[in-house]
Amino acid sequence: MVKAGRPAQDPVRQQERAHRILDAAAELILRWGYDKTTIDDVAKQAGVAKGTIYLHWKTRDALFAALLRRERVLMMEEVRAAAPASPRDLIGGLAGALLRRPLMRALMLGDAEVLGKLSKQKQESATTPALSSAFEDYLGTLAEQGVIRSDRALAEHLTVVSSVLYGFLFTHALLPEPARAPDDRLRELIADTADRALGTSEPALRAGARAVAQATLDYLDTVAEVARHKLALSLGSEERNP
Amino acid sequence: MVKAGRPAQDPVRQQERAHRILDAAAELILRWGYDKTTIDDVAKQAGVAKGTIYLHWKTRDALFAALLRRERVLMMEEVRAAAPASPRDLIGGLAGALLRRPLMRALMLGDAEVLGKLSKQKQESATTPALSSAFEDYLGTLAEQGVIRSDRALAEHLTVVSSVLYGFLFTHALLPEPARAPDDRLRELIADTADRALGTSEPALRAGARAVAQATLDYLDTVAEVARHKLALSLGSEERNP
DNA sequence: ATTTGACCGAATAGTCTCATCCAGTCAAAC
DNA sequence: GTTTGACTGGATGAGACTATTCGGTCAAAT
Repeated sequence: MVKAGRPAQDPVRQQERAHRILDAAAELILRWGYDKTTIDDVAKQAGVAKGTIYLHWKTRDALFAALLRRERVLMMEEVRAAAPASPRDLIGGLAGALLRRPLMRALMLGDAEVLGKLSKQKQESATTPALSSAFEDYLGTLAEQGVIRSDRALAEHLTVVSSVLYGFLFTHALLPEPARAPDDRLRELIADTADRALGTSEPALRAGARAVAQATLDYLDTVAEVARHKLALSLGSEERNP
Repeated sequence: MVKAGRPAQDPVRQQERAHRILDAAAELILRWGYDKTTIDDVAKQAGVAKGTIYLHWKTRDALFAALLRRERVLMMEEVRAAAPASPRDLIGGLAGALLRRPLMRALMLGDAEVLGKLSKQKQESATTPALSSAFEDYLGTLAEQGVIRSDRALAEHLTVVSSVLYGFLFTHALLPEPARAPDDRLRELIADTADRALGTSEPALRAGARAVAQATLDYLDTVAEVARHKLALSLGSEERNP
Protein backbone atom coordinates (compact mmCIF):
# COMPACT_ATOMS: atom_id res chain seq x y z
CA MET A 1 0.00 0.00 0.00
CA VAL A 2 3.06 2.13 0.26
CA LYS A 3 5.09 1.70 -2.90
CA ALA A 4 3.91 2.61 -6.32
CA GLY A 5 4.27 -0.05 -8.96
CA ARG A 6 5.33 1.98 -11.96
CA PRO A 7 8.84 3.28 -12.10
CA ALA A 8 9.91 0.55 -14.46
CA GLN A 9 9.34 -0.78 -17.94
CA ASP A 10 12.88 0.34 -18.55
CA PRO A 11 14.41 -2.82 -20.00
CA VAL A 12 17.76 -2.05 -18.40
CA ARG A 13 16.22 -1.95 -14.96
CA GLN A 14 14.47 -5.20 -15.78
CA GLN A 15 17.76 -6.83 -16.62
CA GLU A 16 19.32 -5.58 -13.45
CA ARG A 17 16.46 -7.00 -11.51
CA ALA A 18 16.79 -10.32 -13.27
CA HIS A 19 20.41 -10.45 -12.21
CA ARG A 20 19.57 -9.51 -8.66
CA ILE A 21 17.15 -12.39 -8.56
CA LEU A 22 19.76 -14.74 -9.97
CA ASP A 23 22.26 -13.52 -7.39
CA ALA A 24 19.78 -14.31 -4.69
CA ALA A 25 19.09 -17.74 -6.15
CA ALA A 26 22.79 -18.49 -6.42
CA GLU A 27 23.43 -17.61 -2.82
CA LEU A 28 20.53 -19.64 -1.53
CA ILE A 29 21.15 -22.67 -3.69
CA LEU A 30 24.73 -22.81 -2.50
CA ARG A 31 23.71 -22.48 1.10
CA TRP A 32 20.70 -24.77 1.18
CA GLY A 33 20.68 -26.76 -2.04
CA TYR A 34 18.26 -26.74 -4.93
CA ASP A 35 15.54 -28.84 -3.36
CA LYS A 36 15.30 -26.65 -0.28
CA THR A 37 15.42 -23.29 -2.02
CA THR A 38 11.91 -22.03 -2.58
CA ILE A 39 10.73 -19.25 -4.80
CA ASP A 40 9.53 -17.43 -1.72
CA ASP A 41 13.03 -17.55 -0.30
CA VAL A 42 14.51 -16.24 -3.50
CA ALA A 43 11.95 -13.45 -3.69
CA LYS A 44 12.61 -12.36 -0.16
CA GLN A 45 16.36 -12.51 -0.58
CA ALA A 46 16.14 -10.49 -3.80
CA GLY A 47 13.75 -7.97 -2.31
CA VAL A 48 10.98 -8.48 -4.82
CA ALA A 49 7.57 -10.05 -4.65
CA LYS A 50 7.08 -13.60 -5.74
CA GLY A 51 4.95 -12.61 -8.69
CA THR A 52 7.77 -10.51 -10.05
CA ILE A 53 9.91 -13.58 -10.46
CA TYR A 54 7.20 -15.03 -12.62
CA LEU A 55 7.40 -11.96 -14.82
CA HIS A 56 10.87 -13.15 -15.76
CA TRP A 57 10.57 -16.92 -15.79
CA LYS A 58 7.58 -19.10 -16.30
CA THR A 59 8.67 -21.82 -13.94
CA ARG A 60 11.02 -22.44 -11.11
CA ASP A 61 13.15 -24.65 -13.30
CA ALA A 62 13.45 -21.91 -15.91
CA LEU A 63 14.88 -19.66 -13.23
CA PHE A 64 17.52 -22.16 -12.23
CA ALA A 65 18.31 -22.95 -15.83
CA ALA A 66 18.99 -19.26 -16.34
CA LEU A 67 21.21 -19.28 -13.28
CA LEU A 68 23.30 -22.09 -14.69
CA ARG A 69 23.46 -20.44 -18.07
CA ARG A 70 24.69 -17.26 -16.48
CA GLU A 71 27.27 -19.20 -14.58
CA ARG A 72 28.43 -20.75 -17.82
CA VAL A 73 28.73 -17.37 -19.47
CA LEU A 74 30.77 -16.01 -16.58
CA MET A 75 32.99 -19.03 -16.70
CA MET A 76 33.59 -18.83 -20.42
CA GLU A 77 34.31 -15.13 -20.20
CA GLU A 78 36.76 -15.75 -17.43
CA VAL A 79 38.51 -18.38 -19.48
CA ARG A 80 38.51 -16.15 -22.50
CA ALA A 81 39.89 -13.23 -20.50
CA ALA A 82 42.96 -15.27 -19.66
CA ALA A 83 43.68 -15.39 -23.40
CA PRO A 84 44.78 -19.00 -23.69
CA ALA A 85 47.12 -19.47 -26.60
CA SER A 86 46.98 -23.23 -26.99
CA PRO A 87 44.63 -26.14 -26.37
CA ARG A 88 46.67 -26.84 -23.32
CA ASP A 89 46.05 -23.42 -21.87
CA LEU A 90 42.43 -23.70 -22.87
CA ILE A 91 41.90 -26.94 -21.02
CA GLY A 92 43.84 -25.71 -18.04
CA GLY A 93 41.71 -22.60 -18.02
CA LEU A 94 38.53 -24.61 -18.17
CA ALA A 95 39.67 -26.88 -15.38
CA GLY A 96 40.65 -23.96 -13.19
CA ALA A 97 37.42 -22.14 -13.84
CA LEU A 98 35.36 -25.23 -13.12
CA LEU A 99 37.20 -25.84 -9.88
CA ARG A 100 36.60 -22.28 -8.80
CA ARG A 101 32.83 -22.32 -9.41
CA PRO A 102 30.81 -24.39 -6.99
CA LEU A 103 27.70 -24.34 -9.14
CA MET A 104 29.54 -25.60 -12.20
CA ARG A 105 31.28 -28.24 -10.18
CA ALA A 106 28.02 -29.42 -8.71
CA LEU A 107 26.48 -29.50 -12.15
CA MET A 108 29.32 -31.45 -13.65
CA LEU A 109 29.57 -33.92 -10.82
CA GLY A 110 25.83 -34.42 -10.61
CA ASP A 111 26.02 -33.38 -6.99
CA ALA A 112 22.65 -34.36 -5.58
CA GLU A 113 23.28 -32.42 -2.37
CA VAL A 114 23.37 -29.16 -4.25
CA LEU A 115 21.37 -29.69 -7.39
CA GLY A 116 18.87 -32.29 -6.23
CA LYS A 117 16.52 -33.44 -8.92
CA LEU A 118 17.87 -30.87 -11.33
CA SER A 119 21.08 -32.84 -11.73
CA LYS A 120 19.21 -35.83 -13.04
CA GLN A 121 17.74 -34.14 -16.09
CA LYS A 122 20.67 -32.26 -17.56
CA GLN A 123 21.17 -34.63 -20.47
CA GLU A 124 18.58 -32.59 -22.31
CA SER A 125 21.46 -30.55 -23.61
CA ALA A 126 21.91 -31.92 -27.09
CA THR A 127 24.69 -29.55 -27.93
CA THR A 128 23.78 -26.69 -30.21
CA PRO A 129 24.85 -27.24 -33.81
CA ALA A 130 26.75 -23.96 -33.71
CA LEU A 131 28.91 -25.31 -30.92
CA SER A 132 29.65 -28.57 -32.66
CA SER A 133 30.73 -26.86 -35.81
CA ALA A 134 32.83 -24.33 -33.92
CA PHE A 135 34.52 -27.20 -32.18
CA GLU A 136 35.14 -28.99 -35.43
CA ASP A 137 36.59 -25.88 -36.98
CA TYR A 138 38.87 -25.50 -34.01
CA LEU A 139 40.10 -29.06 -34.16
CA GLY A 140 40.50 -28.69 -37.90
CA THR A 141 42.84 -25.76 -37.46
CA LEU A 142 44.78 -27.55 -34.77
CA ALA A 143 45.22 -30.53 -37.03
CA GLU A 144 46.35 -28.33 -39.91
CA GLN A 145 48.96 -26.76 -37.70
CA GLY A 146 50.10 -30.15 -36.61
CA VAL A 147 49.55 -29.62 -32.92
CA ILE A 148 47.11 -32.47 -32.54
CA ARG A 149 47.39 -35.91 -33.95
CA SER A 150 45.36 -36.48 -37.05
CA ASP A 151 45.07 -40.24 -36.72
CA ARG A 152 41.99 -39.86 -34.65
CA ALA A 153 38.41 -38.96 -35.34
CA LEU A 154 37.20 -35.64 -34.00
CA ALA A 155 34.66 -37.39 -31.84
CA GLU A 156 37.47 -39.27 -30.21
CA HIS A 157 39.35 -36.13 -29.37
CA LEU A 158 36.22 -34.88 -27.73
CA THR A 159 35.84 -38.10 -25.78
CA VAL A 160 39.41 -37.87 -24.59
CA VAL A 161 39.16 -34.32 -23.36
CA SER A 162 35.81 -34.86 -21.69
CA SER A 163 36.96 -38.03 -20.01
CA VAL A 164 40.16 -36.52 -18.71
CA LEU A 165 38.42 -33.46 -17.35
CA TYR A 166 35.63 -35.43 -15.84
CA GLY A 167 37.85 -38.16 -14.45
CA PHE A 168 40.18 -35.83 -12.64
CA LEU A 169 37.43 -33.66 -11.25
CA PHE A 170 35.43 -36.59 -10.05
CA THR A 171 38.32 -38.49 -8.56
CA HIS A 172 39.40 -35.28 -6.89
CA ALA A 173 35.99 -34.82 -5.35
CA LEU A 174 35.91 -38.38 -4.07
CA LEU A 175 39.31 -38.36 -2.49
CA PRO A 176 39.51 -37.66 1.23
CA GLU A 177 40.59 -34.08 1.90
CA PRO A 178 44.09 -34.80 3.13
CA ALA A 179 45.11 -36.82 0.07
CA ARG A 180 43.80 -34.26 -2.39
CA ALA A 181 46.19 -32.31 -4.53
CA PRO A 182 45.71 -28.53 -4.35
CA ASP A 183 43.45 -27.09 -7.02
CA ASP A 184 46.25 -25.40 -8.89
CA ARG A 185 48.22 -28.58 -9.09
CA LEU A 186 45.18 -30.48 -10.26
CA ARG A 187 44.69 -27.96 -12.99
CA GLU A 188 48.23 -28.57 -14.19
CA LEU A 189 47.77 -32.31 -14.14
CA ILE A 190 44.60 -32.05 -16.18
CA ALA A 191 46.06 -29.69 -18.74
CA ASP A 192 49.16 -31.78 -19.02
CA THR A 193 47.33 -35.07 -19.40
CA ALA A 194 44.88 -33.77 -21.96
CA ASP A 195 47.57 -31.99 -23.89
CA ARG A 196 49.74 -35.05 -24.15
CA ALA A 197 46.76 -37.14 -25.14
CA LEU A 198 45.78 -34.80 -27.93
CA GLY A 199 49.12 -33.92 -29.27
CA THR A 200 51.99 -34.58 -31.32
CA SER A 201 53.63 -32.39 -28.76
CA GLU A 202 55.85 -30.96 -31.41
CA PRO A 203 56.18 -27.33 -30.42
CA ALA A 204 54.53 -26.00 -33.57
CA LEU A 205 56.16 -23.55 -35.87
CA ARG A 206 56.53 -19.94 -34.96
CA ALA A 207 53.91 -18.93 -37.47
CA GLY A 208 51.66 -21.84 -36.52
CA ALA A 209 51.66 -20.75 -32.91
CA ARG A 210 49.91 -17.55 -33.85
CA ALA A 211 47.30 -19.37 -35.87
CA VAL A 212 46.68 -21.76 -33.00
CA ALA A 213 46.34 -18.95 -30.51
CA GLN A 214 43.95 -17.17 -32.80
CA ALA A 215 41.86 -20.28 -33.36
CA THR A 216 41.70 -20.85 -29.64
CA LEU A 217 40.41 -17.37 -29.01
CA ASP A 218 37.98 -17.62 -31.90
CA TYR A 219 36.64 -20.84 -30.55
CA LEU A 220 36.19 -19.35 -27.10
CA ASP A 221 34.55 -16.30 -28.56
CA THR A 222 32.03 -18.46 -30.36
CA VAL A 223 31.31 -20.53 -27.30
CA ALA A 224 30.95 -17.47 -25.12
CA GLU A 225 28.74 -15.82 -27.68
CA VAL A 226 26.44 -18.79 -27.94
CA ALA A 227 26.30 -18.99 -24.18
CA ARG A 228 25.46 -15.31 -23.92
CA HIS A 229 22.76 -15.70 -26.50
CA LYS A 230 21.15 -18.55 -24.63
CA LEU A 231 21.38 -16.59 -21.44
CA ALA A 232 19.73 -13.56 -23.03
CA LEU A 233 16.82 -15.73 -24.03
CA SER A 234 16.61 -16.98 -20.46
CA LEU A 235 16.44 -13.52 -18.98
CA GLY A 236 13.70 -12.09 -21.16
CA SER A 237 11.00 -14.49 -20.07
CA GLU A 238 11.23 -17.00 -22.88
CA GLU A 239 10.10 -20.51 -22.57
CA ARG A 240 11.49 -23.98 -22.91
CA ASN A 241 9.00 -26.48 -24.19
CA PRO A 242 8.06 -29.48 -22.04
CA MET B 1 18.46 -93.40 8.71
CA VAL B 2 19.89 -94.38 5.38
CA LYS B 3 22.34 -91.61 4.58
CA ALA B 4 24.67 -90.45 7.23
CA GLY B 5 25.24 -86.75 7.33
CA ARG B 6 28.94 -87.14 7.35
CA PRO B 7 30.48 -87.56 3.94
CA ALA B 8 31.83 -84.08 4.18
CA GLN B 9 34.28 -82.10 6.23
CA ASP B 10 36.44 -82.50 3.17
CA PRO B 11 37.68 -78.95 2.78
CA VAL B 12 37.90 -79.29 -0.99
CA ARG B 13 34.20 -80.06 -1.30
CA GLN B 14 33.49 -77.12 0.97
CA GLN B 15 35.44 -74.84 -1.32
CA GLU B 16 33.60 -76.12 -4.33
CA ARG B 17 30.34 -75.47 -2.62
CA ALA B 18 31.43 -71.95 -1.69
CA HIS B 19 32.13 -71.29 -5.34
CA ARG B 20 28.80 -72.76 -6.41
CA ILE B 21 27.10 -70.39 -4.02
CA LEU B 22 29.09 -67.47 -5.38
CA ASP B 23 28.20 -68.50 -8.91
CA ALA B 24 24.57 -68.46 -7.96
CA ALA B 25 24.90 -65.08 -6.28
CA ALA B 26 26.69 -63.63 -9.29
CA GLU B 27 23.99 -64.76 -11.66
CA LEU B 28 21.18 -63.43 -9.51
CA ILE B 29 22.81 -60.12 -8.71
CA LEU B 30 23.36 -59.46 -12.38
CA ARG B 31 19.82 -60.36 -13.25
CA TRP B 32 17.97 -58.65 -10.43
CA GLY B 33 20.45 -56.42 -8.64
CA TYR B 34 21.86 -56.56 -5.18
CA ASP B 35 18.89 -55.18 -3.32
CA LYS B 36 16.48 -57.69 -4.80
CA THR B 37 18.65 -60.76 -4.44
CA THR B 38 17.76 -62.58 -1.26
CA ILE B 39 19.67 -65.26 0.55
CA ASP B 40 16.77 -67.61 -0.07
CA ASP B 41 17.08 -67.02 -3.80
CA VAL B 42 20.79 -67.69 -3.69
CA ALA B 43 20.32 -70.86 -1.68
CA LYS B 44 17.73 -72.21 -4.05
CA GLN B 45 19.77 -71.33 -7.11
CA ALA B 46 22.85 -72.97 -5.62
CA GLY B 47 20.94 -76.04 -4.53
CA VAL B 48 21.75 -75.75 -0.85
CA ALA B 49 19.78 -74.86 2.21
CA LYS B 50 19.84 -71.39 3.55
CA GLY B 51 21.64 -72.42 6.69
CA THR B 52 24.49 -73.80 4.63
CA ILE B 53 25.25 -70.37 3.32
CA TYR B 54 25.62 -69.19 6.86
CA LEU B 55 28.21 -71.91 7.42
CA HIS B 56 30.37 -70.01 4.96
CA TRP B 57 29.58 -66.39 5.65
CA LYS B 58 28.30 -64.78 8.76
CA THR B 59 26.22 -62.17 6.97
CA ARG B 60 24.69 -61.43 3.62
CA ASP B 61 27.17 -58.65 3.06
CA ALA B 62 30.09 -60.97 3.73
CA LEU B 63 28.81 -63.20 0.96
CA PHE B 64 28.69 -60.38 -1.53
CA ALA B 65 32.05 -59.06 -0.41
CA ALA B 66 33.47 -62.50 -1.18
CA LEU B 67 31.83 -62.40 -4.56
CA LEU B 68 33.48 -59.11 -5.40
CA ARG B 69 36.80 -60.34 -4.09
CA ARG B 70 36.57 -63.37 -6.29
CA GLU B 71 35.75 -61.19 -9.23
CA ARG B 72 38.80 -59.12 -8.52
CA VAL B 73 40.98 -62.20 -8.35
CA LEU B 74 39.66 -63.46 -11.66
CA MET B 75 40.22 -60.10 -13.23
CA MET B 76 43.76 -59.76 -11.98
CA GLU B 77 44.59 -63.27 -13.11
CA GLU B 78 43.17 -62.51 -16.51
CA VAL B 79 45.27 -59.39 -16.76
CA ARG B 80 48.31 -61.23 -15.55
CA ALA B 81 47.76 -64.07 -18.04
CA ALA B 82 48.04 -61.59 -20.88
CA ALA B 83 51.60 -60.95 -19.71
CA PRO B 84 51.69 -57.20 -20.14
CA ALA B 85 55.21 -55.98 -20.73
CA SER B 86 54.78 -52.29 -19.98
CA PRO B 87 52.67 -49.96 -17.91
CA ARG B 88 50.80 -49.21 -21.10
CA ASP B 89 49.87 -52.83 -21.62
CA LEU B 90 49.04 -53.12 -17.96
CA ILE B 91 46.61 -50.24 -18.02
CA GLY B 92 45.11 -51.41 -21.29
CA GLY B 93 44.68 -54.85 -19.81
CA LEU B 94 43.00 -53.44 -16.73
CA ALA B 95 40.67 -51.33 -18.81
CA GLY B 96 39.74 -54.24 -21.04
CA ALA B 97 39.16 -56.54 -18.11
CA LEU B 98 37.04 -53.97 -16.32
CA LEU B 99 34.95 -53.40 -19.41
CA ARG B 100 34.38 -57.10 -19.79
CA ARG B 101 33.19 -57.70 -16.24
CA PRO B 102 29.78 -56.32 -15.40
CA LEU B 103 30.23 -56.70 -11.68
CA MET B 104 33.50 -54.80 -11.67
CA ARG B 105 32.04 -52.13 -13.86
CA ALA B 106 29.07 -51.74 -11.62
CA LEU B 107 31.35 -51.56 -8.62
CA MET B 108 33.58 -48.95 -10.18
CA LEU B 109 30.76 -46.80 -11.47
CA GLY B 110 28.82 -47.05 -8.24
CA ASP B 111 25.94 -48.41 -10.24
CA ALA B 112 23.04 -48.22 -7.84
CA GLU B 113 20.86 -50.35 -10.11
CA VAL B 114 23.12 -53.32 -9.67
CA LEU B 115 24.90 -52.80 -6.39
CA GLY B 116 22.27 -50.89 -4.48
CA LYS B 117 23.33 -49.92 -1.01
CA LEU B 118 26.52 -51.88 -1.33
CA SER B 119 27.96 -49.31 -3.69
CA LYS B 120 27.66 -46.61 -1.08
CA GLN B 121 29.96 -48.22 1.46
CA LYS B 122 32.93 -49.26 -0.63
CA GLN B 123 35.20 -46.57 0.71
CA GLU B 124 36.00 -48.93 3.56
CA SER B 125 38.85 -50.20 1.43
CA ALA B 126 41.81 -48.42 2.89
CA THR B 127 44.24 -50.11 0.57
CA THR B 128 46.33 -52.82 2.12
CA PRO B 129 49.86 -51.68 3.00
CA ALA B 130 51.24 -54.56 0.94
CA LEU B 131 49.56 -53.14 -2.14
CA SER B 132 50.81 -49.63 -1.59
CA SER B 133 54.37 -50.78 -1.19
CA ALA B 134 54.15 -53.06 -4.23
CA PHE B 135 52.87 -50.12 -6.20
CA GLU B 136 55.65 -47.91 -4.97
CA ASP B 137 58.23 -50.51 -5.85
CA TYR B 138 56.78 -50.79 -9.29
CA LEU B 139 56.81 -47.06 -9.90
CA GLY B 140 60.30 -46.95 -8.48
CA THR B 141 61.54 -49.43 -11.07
CA LEU B 142 59.76 -47.60 -13.85
CA ALA B 143 61.39 -44.36 -12.81
CA GLU B 144 64.81 -46.00 -12.67
CA GLN B 145 64.35 -47.31 -16.16
CA GLY B 146 63.31 -43.90 -17.28
CA VAL B 147 59.93 -44.91 -18.65
CA ILE B 148 57.97 -42.61 -16.40
CA ARG B 149 58.71 -39.04 -15.61
CA SER B 150 60.38 -38.54 -12.30
CA ASP B 151 59.29 -34.97 -11.80
CA ARG B 152 56.12 -36.11 -10.15
CA ALA B 153 55.25 -37.58 -6.80
CA LEU B 154 54.14 -41.19 -6.74
CA ALA B 155 50.77 -40.17 -5.39
CA GLU B 156 50.30 -38.00 -8.43
CA HIS B 157 51.01 -40.82 -10.81
CA LEU B 158 48.36 -42.79 -9.01
CA THR B 159 45.93 -39.92 -9.27
CA VAL B 160 46.57 -39.62 -12.96
CA VAL B 161 46.04 -43.28 -13.73
CA SER B 162 42.94 -43.54 -11.57
CA SER B 163 41.44 -40.41 -13.02
CA VAL B 164 42.03 -41.45 -16.59
CA LEU B 165 40.63 -44.92 -16.08
CA TYR B 166 37.67 -43.64 -14.16
CA GLY B 167 36.97 -40.73 -16.44
CA PHE B 168 36.90 -42.79 -19.60
CA LEU B 169 34.83 -45.56 -18.12
CA PHE B 170 32.33 -43.19 -16.64
CA THR B 171 32.00 -40.97 -19.66
CA HIS B 172 31.65 -44.09 -21.75
CA ALA B 173 28.82 -45.33 -19.57
CA LEU B 174 27.02 -42.00 -19.74
CA LEU B 175 27.21 -41.59 -23.47
CA PRO B 176 24.18 -42.65 -25.49
CA GLU B 177 24.75 -46.02 -27.14
CA PRO B 178 25.13 -44.78 -30.70
CA ALA B 179 27.90 -42.31 -29.90
CA ARG B 180 29.91 -44.78 -27.85
CA ALA B 181 33.23 -46.01 -29.12
CA PRO B 182 33.53 -49.80 -29.20
CA ASP B 183 35.09 -51.33 -26.10
CA ASP B 184 38.31 -52.27 -27.83
CA ARG B 185 38.82 -48.79 -29.08
CA LEU B 186 38.09 -47.36 -25.68
CA ARG B 187 40.69 -49.62 -24.22
CA GLU B 188 43.25 -48.25 -26.65
CA LEU B 189 42.32 -44.68 -25.87
CA ILE B 190 42.67 -45.29 -22.16
CA ALA B 191 46.01 -47.04 -22.46
CA ASP B 192 47.30 -44.40 -24.78
CA THR B 193 46.19 -41.48 -22.66
CA ALA B 194 47.53 -42.92 -19.44
CA ASP B 195 50.77 -43.95 -21.04
CA ARG B 196 51.43 -40.54 -22.45
CA ALA B 197 50.53 -38.93 -19.16
CA LEU B 198 52.94 -41.10 -17.22
CA GLY B 199 55.76 -41.19 -19.57
CA THR B 200 58.77 -39.82 -20.98
CA SER B 201 57.70 -41.84 -23.94
CA GLU B 202 61.28 -42.58 -24.74
CA PRO B 203 61.24 -46.16 -25.91
CA ALA B 204 63.47 -47.42 -23.08
CA LEU B 205 66.67 -49.28 -23.64
CA ARG B 206 66.68 -52.83 -24.84
CA ALA B 207 67.85 -54.01 -21.46
CA GLY B 208 65.48 -51.72 -19.66
CA ALA B 209 62.53 -53.17 -21.46
CA ARG B 210 63.13 -56.53 -19.88
CA ALA B 211 63.38 -55.02 -16.44
CA VAL B 212 60.15 -53.11 -17.00
CA ALA B 213 58.33 -56.20 -18.21
CA GLN B 214 59.57 -58.13 -15.23
CA ALA B 215 58.54 -55.43 -12.81
CA THR B 216 55.11 -55.29 -14.38
CA LEU B 217 54.61 -59.00 -13.94
CA ASP B 218 55.98 -58.90 -10.43
CA TYR B 219 53.59 -56.13 -9.54
CA LEU B 220 50.66 -58.04 -10.96
CA ASP B 221 51.74 -61.18 -9.16
CA THR B 222 51.78 -59.34 -5.90
CA VAL B 223 48.40 -57.78 -6.49
CA ALA B 224 46.87 -61.07 -7.55
CA GLU B 225 48.41 -62.83 -4.60
CA VAL B 226 47.06 -60.31 -2.13
CA ALA B 227 43.67 -60.55 -3.79
CA ARG B 228 43.73 -64.35 -3.60
CA HIS B 229 44.68 -64.18 0.04
CA LYS B 230 41.79 -61.89 0.87
CA LEU B 231 39.47 -64.11 -1.08
CA ALA B 232 40.65 -67.20 0.76
CA LEU B 233 39.79 -65.52 4.03
CA SER B 234 36.37 -64.72 2.65
CA LEU B 235 35.63 -68.28 1.70
CA GLY B 236 36.52 -69.92 4.99
CA SER B 237 33.95 -68.16 7.11
CA GLU B 238 36.05 -65.37 8.48
CA GLU B 239 34.66 -62.17 9.72
CA ARG B 240 34.91 -58.50 9.04
CA ASN B 241 34.47 -56.33 12.10
CA PRO B 242 31.60 -53.82 12.20
C1' DA C 1 29.70 -83.78 12.44
C1' DT C 2 26.83 -81.87 8.70
C1' DT C 3 23.02 -80.22 6.78
C1' DT C 4 18.52 -78.71 6.78
C1' DG C 5 14.30 -75.72 6.74
C1' DA C 6 10.69 -74.15 10.04
C1' DC C 7 10.78 -70.42 12.82
C1' DC C 8 11.64 -65.64 14.90
C1' DG C 9 11.90 -60.85 15.12
C1' DA C 10 13.45 -56.72 13.03
C1' DA C 11 13.12 -54.14 9.23
C1' DT C 12 10.73 -52.88 5.21
C1' DA C 13 6.69 -52.17 2.22
C1' DG C 14 2.03 -50.91 1.83
C1' DT C 15 -2.28 -48.21 3.15
C1' DC C 16 -4.97 -44.59 4.68
C1' DT C 17 -5.54 -40.04 6.81
C1' DC C 18 -4.43 -35.46 7.99
C1' DA C 19 -1.26 -31.44 7.93
C1' DT C 20 1.93 -28.66 5.55
C1' DC C 21 4.33 -26.68 1.87
C1' DC C 22 5.00 -24.22 -2.13
C1' DA C 23 4.77 -23.32 -7.37
C1' DG C 24 2.05 -20.68 -9.84
C1' DT C 25 -2.23 -17.30 -10.40
C1' DC C 26 -4.73 -13.09 -10.40
C1' DA C 27 -7.45 -9.25 -8.62
C1' DA C 28 -6.33 -5.20 -6.50
C1' DA C 29 -3.01 -1.37 -5.54
C1' DC C 30 -0.37 1.85 -7.51
C1' DG D 1 1.39 -0.92 -17.53
C1' DT D 2 3.80 -2.73 -13.45
C1' DT D 3 4.16 -4.83 -9.09
C1' DT D 4 2.38 -7.05 -5.33
C1' DG D 5 1.10 -10.78 -1.95
C1' DA D 6 -3.05 -13.35 -0.45
C1' DC D 7 -4.86 -17.34 -2.26
C1' DT D 8 -5.42 -22.06 -4.37
C1' DG D 9 -4.83 -26.81 -5.22
C1' DG D 10 -1.77 -30.42 -6.24
C1' DA D 11 1.83 -32.55 -4.28
C1' DT D 12 4.57 -33.96 -0.69
C1' DG D 13 5.39 -35.40 4.03
C1' DA D 14 4.15 -36.94 8.84
C1' DG D 15 1.85 -40.19 11.57
C1' DA D 16 -0.30 -44.47 12.88
C1' DC D 17 -1.12 -48.97 11.89
C1' DT D 18 -0.95 -53.53 9.35
C1' DA D 19 1.14 -56.93 6.21
C1' DT D 20 5.03 -58.87 4.19
C1' DT D 21 9.64 -59.86 3.51
C1' DC D 22 13.94 -61.65 4.64
C1' DG D 23 18.41 -62.03 7.34
C1' DG D 24 19.80 -64.93 10.68
C1' DT D 25 19.16 -69.00 14.32
C1' DC D 26 18.80 -73.58 16.06
C1' DA D 27 16.54 -78.02 17.20
C1' DA D 28 15.94 -81.97 14.67
C1' DA D 29 17.24 -85.19 11.02
C1' DT D 30 20.78 -87.82 8.98
